[in-house]
Amino acid sequence: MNIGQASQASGVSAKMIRYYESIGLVPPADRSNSGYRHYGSNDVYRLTFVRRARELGFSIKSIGELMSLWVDRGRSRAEVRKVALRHVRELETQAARLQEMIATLRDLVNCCKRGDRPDCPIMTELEGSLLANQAAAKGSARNRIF
Amino acid sequence: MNIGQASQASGVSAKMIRYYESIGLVPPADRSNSGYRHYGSNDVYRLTFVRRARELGFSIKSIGELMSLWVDRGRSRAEVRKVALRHVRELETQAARLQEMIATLRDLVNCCKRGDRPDCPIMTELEGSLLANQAAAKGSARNRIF
DNA sequence: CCTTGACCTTACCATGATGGGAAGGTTTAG
DNA sequence: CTAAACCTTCCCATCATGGTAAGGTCAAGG
Repeated sequence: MNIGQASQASGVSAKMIRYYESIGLVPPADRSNSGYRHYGSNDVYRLTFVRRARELGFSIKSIGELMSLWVDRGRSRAEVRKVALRHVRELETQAARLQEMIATLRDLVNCCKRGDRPDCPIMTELEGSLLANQAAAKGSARNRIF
Repeated sequence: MNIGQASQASGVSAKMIRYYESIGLVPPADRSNSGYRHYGSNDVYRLTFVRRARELGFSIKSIGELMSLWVDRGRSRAEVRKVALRHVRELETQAARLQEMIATLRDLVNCCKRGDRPDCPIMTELEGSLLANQAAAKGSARNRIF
């Protein structure tokens, strides 16, 4: 199986397969005489595992940890659980932060909607500054983005 | 006020202040004869706004939109609200995805904990593949990360 | 046998937002 | 006058991914 087929089968782009190999996340693929990479079903399993773990938000480093734990059968279960739990905690922190941002923004937007203020409270703290310096900004920055 | 003071006052690192200027998110600062950047309280307000918006998860591009809307007073309120609402929706999508990942991972971890399976279900789909190819991986990748 | 198109290879560049550091100029306090 | 603390620009690194270019290979059809 060439890299294209392996990519389709695993759902990992060919680009990423080569990248994962280059950083040592997956072992180097066998090569044909002409240098084409060859993959078997084991390789596809592994790539699929990597993809799923990425979809679950594991960093490549964590996935590497999981896969090397796998090698060492004796320690694996408890340690795998440890890595997974650590990741769950990270995700939960992230989720809490997100919820906080959403709540704050919702408040601001509702304030803005009710119209009980002359200026949009989302912007209030900028008042006076942008207008004052607007002229200076015209075309003078090196790489404008808008 | 030099960049160091402006950094402290706004909570934006000096590095980032220069970066924001280079991409045109904030107008170029006045310079002293020797080339030092000078900041006033308006600049500090603006930088503080940028920092808060970043803390709320706005991308720099969105912050740019918000700030350029600000210039055009007539349109601002409705459009600012639109940008903010769009961002809220993005955050909510992200949060939902996060919750899904957390739930999936929690299931796997609980499975693993109960011990009602010989192998850790987190890893089951890798079974057979890593062990088979482990030998090939030894020291052959260009830049190993673990 | 040759061409064509689909595939593969490596190598380089880009993203977004940030940090790090080097090499050199400036300012301020002692 | 000197030392420390500050500033400047420039380059490099991160993380995971995509793009592109220049060139090699393979299979099918004329």
